[in-house]
Amino acid sequence: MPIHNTEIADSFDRLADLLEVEGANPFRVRAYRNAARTVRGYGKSMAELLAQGEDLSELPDIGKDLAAKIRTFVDTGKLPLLEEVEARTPAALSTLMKVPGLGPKRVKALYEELNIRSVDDLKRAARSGKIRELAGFGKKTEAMIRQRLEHFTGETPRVKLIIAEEIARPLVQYLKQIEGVKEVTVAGSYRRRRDTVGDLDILATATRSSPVMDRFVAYDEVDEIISHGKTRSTVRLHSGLQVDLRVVPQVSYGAALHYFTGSKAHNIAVRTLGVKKKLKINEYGVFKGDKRIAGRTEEEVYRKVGLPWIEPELREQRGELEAARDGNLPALIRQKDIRGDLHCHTKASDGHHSLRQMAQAAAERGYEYLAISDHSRHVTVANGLDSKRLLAQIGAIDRLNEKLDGIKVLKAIELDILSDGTLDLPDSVLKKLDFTVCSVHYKFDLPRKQQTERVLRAMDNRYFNIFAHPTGRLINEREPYDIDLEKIMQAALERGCFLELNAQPDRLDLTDEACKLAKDMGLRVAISTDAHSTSDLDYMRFGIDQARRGWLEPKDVINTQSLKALRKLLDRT
DNA sequence: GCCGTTTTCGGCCCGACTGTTTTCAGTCG
Repeated sequence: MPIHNTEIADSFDRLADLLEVEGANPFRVRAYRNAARTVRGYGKSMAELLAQGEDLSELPDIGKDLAAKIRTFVDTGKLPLLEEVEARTPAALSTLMKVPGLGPKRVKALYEELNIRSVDDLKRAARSGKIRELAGFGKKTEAMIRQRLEHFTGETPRVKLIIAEEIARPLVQYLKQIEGVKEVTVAGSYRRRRDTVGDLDILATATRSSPVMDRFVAYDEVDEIISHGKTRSTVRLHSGLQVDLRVVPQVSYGAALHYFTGSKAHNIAVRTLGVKKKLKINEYGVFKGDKRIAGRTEEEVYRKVGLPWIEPELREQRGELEAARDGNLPALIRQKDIRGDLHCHTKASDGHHSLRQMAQAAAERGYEYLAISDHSRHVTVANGLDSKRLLAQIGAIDRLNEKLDGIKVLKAIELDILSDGTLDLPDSVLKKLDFTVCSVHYKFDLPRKQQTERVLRAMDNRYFNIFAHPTGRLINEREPYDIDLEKIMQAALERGCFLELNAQPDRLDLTDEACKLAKDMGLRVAISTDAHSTSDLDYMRFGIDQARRGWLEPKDVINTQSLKALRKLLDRT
């Protein structure tokens, strides 16, 4: 089994946790965490890079030592240092570190003083009242641990962006109505438009902060007040989502927005640039000595470290600072660049609206074209079309196009890729279409090699155009199937096929990282909503979000092209 | 453990809140 990047990253993170408990040099600990982030977020697999003879120490935050450790891990499946550390420090202490309120020092004390080496040990100790007797602990800390353990599952749940929006919207409205409040902005990973968010980070400006805080913690949906300070408070809502509110004066808005938007790694890097220029950057501004020299806007903050403003979606410490320094920031795609949607369904299969209704809805959104791509026959649960029904639909689209003005309906199909790599309908029918959208709906559990070859074989058919939702993941519900995306991308590039970024908020498949990989390889993608109703067409914005996180520009996306140019791109014959 | 238009050694972001403390350590983001 090839080693996945996540396995390497998880091991580095666990190692960092245990070293931290052992009291290792904090900067060494951070080095492991930084490396974990680089590996986790890298589009290509470390195993693949090594096989290609690449020097991993060229990657950011990976030096000679960690490059060697990754090589050992890939070759042997083992990280000897981790095994060494686990021999003297229980591995589960890394889990205990994830209990909110417990960090390395407390975990170390609990382990050394009370021999607590698991979550169950901790629960028992918290109930028995032993924890309060430890130096540095007390009654309140013990009660806090007991309470946090009730909700503790071992991993921090992340909610889908669309759900976070539903939770944030009324809360922002509520905060805006508080007297003295000027701006309310949801920052954090929400503003960076990550596909999921772990919490909501809300920034507000106000003349006086205390009254805002008092109203915030009194919000109807608050389940637990975790902290309640003058300028910062944290609560957990009934939905389980944690919300931080930070209030700053208006002159600090830009600096605070930058700080609260993150990512943490990006912030640290920007602050480090400041240090080199003898500047101190915090959430109140940019300071030269005691004097604030910037902070009202984010632009000011970046300018003081010699950089142009960087779009929030790029702030992941994935090379955006270097690109900004060198004047190479991408001109990210925007919703208005999209000229049409290339994947949607009608009542003919499992959609809710008719051909005409879908076409009208697309026209209302200013599109020049809309492709109808109902399911093919193999997807029986979705009432997939056989050849006869597809031919009938083709006729219906031709007749509709004669009546429509300003928008062109394209004839397509979401064609099932069967497990042996053949396509679900004969070429004699497919050739009557404008193009095909091909996807996997069954046999998700094939081994990586087989799954990859299945799609490669399908791609050999000249009527294969766009590979839809390429990993099949459903966020928080279904893991992606095992497939070599890089190989698929390379094959698509060679054959003139494209990959879809499916904009359904449950899918967002390709991921941001995969989009970046495609871009780096020179492969363009289609951003499509897979709409099953007219209102689903609005999911396009979620696709745009992820495309932007993947550094995509209009030229990297095929449905920013005119109909004429698009037809040319989709013609393989 | 990483990194270098000051450095191959000596740095490594910065502040708020809480609880247990008589001035600060731990945690978090």
